[in-house]
Amino acid sequence: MLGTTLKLQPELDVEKMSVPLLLQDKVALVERYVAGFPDLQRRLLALMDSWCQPGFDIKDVARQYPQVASLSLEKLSPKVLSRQVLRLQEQFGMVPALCPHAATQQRLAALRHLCHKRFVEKSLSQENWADHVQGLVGHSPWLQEQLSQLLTSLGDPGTAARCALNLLLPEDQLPATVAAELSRLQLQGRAADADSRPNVKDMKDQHYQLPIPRENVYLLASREDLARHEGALLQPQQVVGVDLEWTPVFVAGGRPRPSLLQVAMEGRVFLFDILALTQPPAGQGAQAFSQLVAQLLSDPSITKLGYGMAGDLQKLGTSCPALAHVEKQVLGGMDLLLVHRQMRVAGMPTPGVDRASGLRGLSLLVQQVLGTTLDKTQQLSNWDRRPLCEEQLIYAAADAYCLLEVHQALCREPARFHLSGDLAGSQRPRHRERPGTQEPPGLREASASPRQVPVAVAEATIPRVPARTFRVVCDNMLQGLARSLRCLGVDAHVLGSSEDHRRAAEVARLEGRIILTSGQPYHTLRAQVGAGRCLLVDGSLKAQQQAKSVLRHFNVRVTHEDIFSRCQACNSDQYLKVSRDMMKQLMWLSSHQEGPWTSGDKATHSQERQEPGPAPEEAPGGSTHDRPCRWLQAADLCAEMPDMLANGTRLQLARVPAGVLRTPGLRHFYCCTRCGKVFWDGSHLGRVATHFRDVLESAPGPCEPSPAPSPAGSSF
DNA sequence: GAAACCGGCTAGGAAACAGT
DNA sequence: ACTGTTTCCTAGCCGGTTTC
Repeated sequence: MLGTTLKLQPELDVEKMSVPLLLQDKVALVERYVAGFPDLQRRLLALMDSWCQPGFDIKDVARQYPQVASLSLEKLSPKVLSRQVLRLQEQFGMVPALCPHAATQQRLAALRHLCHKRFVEKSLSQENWADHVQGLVGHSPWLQEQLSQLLTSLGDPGTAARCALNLLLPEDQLPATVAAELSRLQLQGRAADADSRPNVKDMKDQHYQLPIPRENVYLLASREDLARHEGALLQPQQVVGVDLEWTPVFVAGGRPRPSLLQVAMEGRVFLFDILALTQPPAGQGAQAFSQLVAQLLSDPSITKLGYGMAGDLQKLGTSCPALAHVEKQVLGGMDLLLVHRQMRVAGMPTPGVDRASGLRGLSLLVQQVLGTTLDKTQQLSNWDRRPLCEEQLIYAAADAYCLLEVHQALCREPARFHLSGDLAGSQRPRHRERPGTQEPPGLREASASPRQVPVAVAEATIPRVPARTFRVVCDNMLQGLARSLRCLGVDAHVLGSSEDHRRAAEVARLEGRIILTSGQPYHTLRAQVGAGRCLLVDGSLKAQQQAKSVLRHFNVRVTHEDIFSRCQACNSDQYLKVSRDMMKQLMWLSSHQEGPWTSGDKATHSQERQEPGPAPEEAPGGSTHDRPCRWLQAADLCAEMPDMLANGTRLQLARVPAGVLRTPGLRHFYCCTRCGKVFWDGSHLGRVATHFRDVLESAPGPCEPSPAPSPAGSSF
């Protein structure tokens, strides 16, 4: 910081200054340090790129800086580091050749991703996969070797051999089993990927089928084509489905450009070949195309249906400057993505049809509304290829046409999908409800009814579980849920932000916990621990609503004694009870301590500390809750520090407002033995009891909520 | 009237999710 | 894999209220 302020950078060694900061994940600081010094930027990039070399171990660097505390080496994995390097390369305006290793690492990450899509998700056809992979691997021997290993680890030797043959991978880099299989294939002369797509026709029949004849799908690639169909396209009062296709780019910085614009209307689909129509960019074809599209989008009498339409239209501007910001000129647009969200908020009751089915986005909507799924195997295909293959044309037409059919179904039976008759009203963006405002009825219903198991069924078939014995592990996105559950006495472990989701399965197995997740890994986790041990939590709900859902789902019994029986901050259920007088002493001592206690002080105070407060059975009836705790004893405190427990935990005395000590009727405090947080019976107790009233009422405990919470703000 | 506290608001980071 | 958007969570700020 000092070097940056005094502009001493040219005098200092950029490596020695940057490396400790990089090891602590303080890239932003390093960026500021080299800002305005192109030579230093170049050297920094070269250094970081060298860390992306195959086989490089960042721990070797860390060992040279033993004085650096709080290392963040996980942020310096080749994948993360290469992303940073390429970002900086673009930001500094340096040539890509300066970062060869980072670029290679990025290509390897893309290869892994594509192999996952092809061999694990199976959502990518062999041709499309090979198309992308060929472009990524190029002639790099190292990437060819990595690909060979990936293929061997993900598929059987036969599949790996066929891919190696099609991609012309060098035989000497293949594992022995794959090489043997390859030789066998070559001998048999069966290079074709015969069984890579088994029963293609049968698979396709299960998917949404374009319900119009093939000849009603028109490819428009010239000005004449546009003129021929302009009348039909601009027919007033009609409803059209709009979609866009572009070729995905798997390397950072590559701006994808749209290739095909689909407009579907009753009985036919028009496919605009954007590549052909916008060549040359200022030509008559481009002008006619942009005029027609602008006219279509800005006509309020034509309803334009899309799914995430704004994003699609934004991209149009990159191919056709005349259509830049066209998304702001749309009149009569209806985004079914927003309608879909409204359906989710209202709690689509259809069992088994939600994210748990593995579908998402438009595919999920089509499944929920039309009962069939969209075939997405052409989604990541090469849309820049000309001519487009038949499968691509059918896929593109179906993707736009299904919007029309979904819209018709929703208009026909809005109530079936928990929508009002006014679909346009359903697509208003959802605002965060302010505390105290009434929740919409749909939201209340959603929160009261768990998504996967109806309440009545759950209560009838699942035995009641006391909150204190219910143990869960939450993913990092559900921190709010974990805090709410701890509030109610549930043992809730939260994964760290850097921990992999697989850790959840490990914790669940070792500690007998239920997994709560809001993310994609739900399917993997459920497969690992079993369906009944893993719950997909609706991330769109607020934490307290999520908590109620979980409790109802697992039929958890919460009593008033459970409230705050566990520390919200650290999940510990071990408290030390401290009398008000003792707390006064501790706070006084902690605010007056200047280093270790003197021997005189120690003698005086240790005498005072011999009286830890009344024994539990002597406790006056001021406390409303009987928490699992014991009275603070002298032995619990550290001899040298008045605010430290013998186990090394520092009590958070500074966070206790002085006024609380004078609150009438407040006689005890509770200190968490793990994190040192101090709690007392205050207004928060009443608030929580109120928030979870409906959950508590379903399981009344022997103890009623505090009738008169203390007026001062409090930690409980 | 000053200080402390509380609750609402907001910006920013992180993660999920939508598209290809 | 990427980009762009949305959402949640947290920290910090600010104004109103409470306490002394």
